[in-house]
Amino acid sequence: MSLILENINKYITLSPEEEQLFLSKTEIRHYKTKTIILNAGEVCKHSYFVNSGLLRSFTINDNIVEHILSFACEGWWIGDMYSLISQKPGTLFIEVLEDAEVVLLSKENQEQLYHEIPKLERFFRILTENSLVANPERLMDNLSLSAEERFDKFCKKYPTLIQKVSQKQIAAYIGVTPEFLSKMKARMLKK
Amino acid sequence: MSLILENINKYITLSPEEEQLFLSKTEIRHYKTKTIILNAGEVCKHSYFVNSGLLRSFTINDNIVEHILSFACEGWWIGDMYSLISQKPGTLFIEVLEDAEVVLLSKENQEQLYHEIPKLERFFRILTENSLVANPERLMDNLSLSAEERFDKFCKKYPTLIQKVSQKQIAAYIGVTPEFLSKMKARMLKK
DNA sequence: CGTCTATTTGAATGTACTCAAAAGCGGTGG
DNA sequence: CCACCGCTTTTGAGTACATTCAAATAGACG
Repeated sequence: MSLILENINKYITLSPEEEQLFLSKTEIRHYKTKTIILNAGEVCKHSYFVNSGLLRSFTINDNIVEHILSFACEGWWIGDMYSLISQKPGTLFIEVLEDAEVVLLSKENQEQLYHEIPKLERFFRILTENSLVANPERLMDNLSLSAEERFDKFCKKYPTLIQKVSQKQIAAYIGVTPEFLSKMKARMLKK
Repeated sequence: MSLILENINKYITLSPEEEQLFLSKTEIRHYKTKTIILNAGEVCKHSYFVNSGLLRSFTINDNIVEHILSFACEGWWIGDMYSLISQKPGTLFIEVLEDAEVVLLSKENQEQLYHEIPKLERFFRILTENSLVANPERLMDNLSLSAEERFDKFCKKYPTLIQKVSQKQIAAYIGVTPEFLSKMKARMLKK
């Protein structure tokens, strides 16, 4: 079965017909590494579900420094929630870090599906709630933990990502410079 | 009309009967300054809507430092979304900073209301989406802005709060020590 | 193989914190 | 009503954490 249906069936149960209807509203695309699939300033029109490969969402500030909001590998959703919900230009870039197969679900199709398969409201509500929970936790971590503790936490929380993601990207996620992360790792090894 | 109905009617339209039904499921309580209405480790059973006064939600880390997730004054909702959704013990404290009148809506009553007045699903979905938008923005601000910029942004975003909230609380919100915020303000005045 | 980017290392700098002490301010009780 | 207590705010000196800039090294990819 497709990965996205497995993902949905963790939370709700779809009949074979509903599964087909759902899939018919999605589109599969293949992207090469370094492709920007959403630019800051654009309106986000899709939710993206990653079948394979690796994506990231990030912002660029006035000093041209990148900060990563989230990574998404196999089985993860990604998008610019603000822009997707409000249909206004967003602030996030979404970029492919590793050749990826992605399932696209447009906002319109998602709304249609809510009418055709009301159960899906429940599924997407749970998704929304999950990120609603994750965000404040990360915010509080950034306020109260040292760089070293944030790095530790990242390693424990996303062991699979450490293998795939470059150190520079991890630095942009935990909020330090790549140079500092390098020194910090060296220091931590000595212990 | 009550403040909470005004708040709801910004997004959806309730009939007088629905309004009465809604209110009948809520409870009004008065709290004195310094009351802790939710402790970390407890399960959050209510959403709180502030009619008057001032509340804050915050965490305490291992070094006994407080970090504020949100303030809530007149017309704002507050709660521990994680705990409320999962019904597991949460990490947030909710405290009264200024004598307050608060409307309590229990999770059970909220669920019941979803069945009795389906429109309310829409209202609470919008509330949820709003915080879903606000959280990543603040996270990215904390990663990419200096303390001075974060303070500036806080002042511009919440002009009414600056009057009411002590400097110590603002420091705990933007993520600096009270001493540093004091020095920073002095420095900023010189310009 | 050469080029481009990521990583490491070092020195100098800056931002924010800690600790300590003094000054200000608000509320409470006598 | 005012004196005192507790808490907030200010100020200063010393320190720690993280950044910047620069240069060398290592890896990845066509």
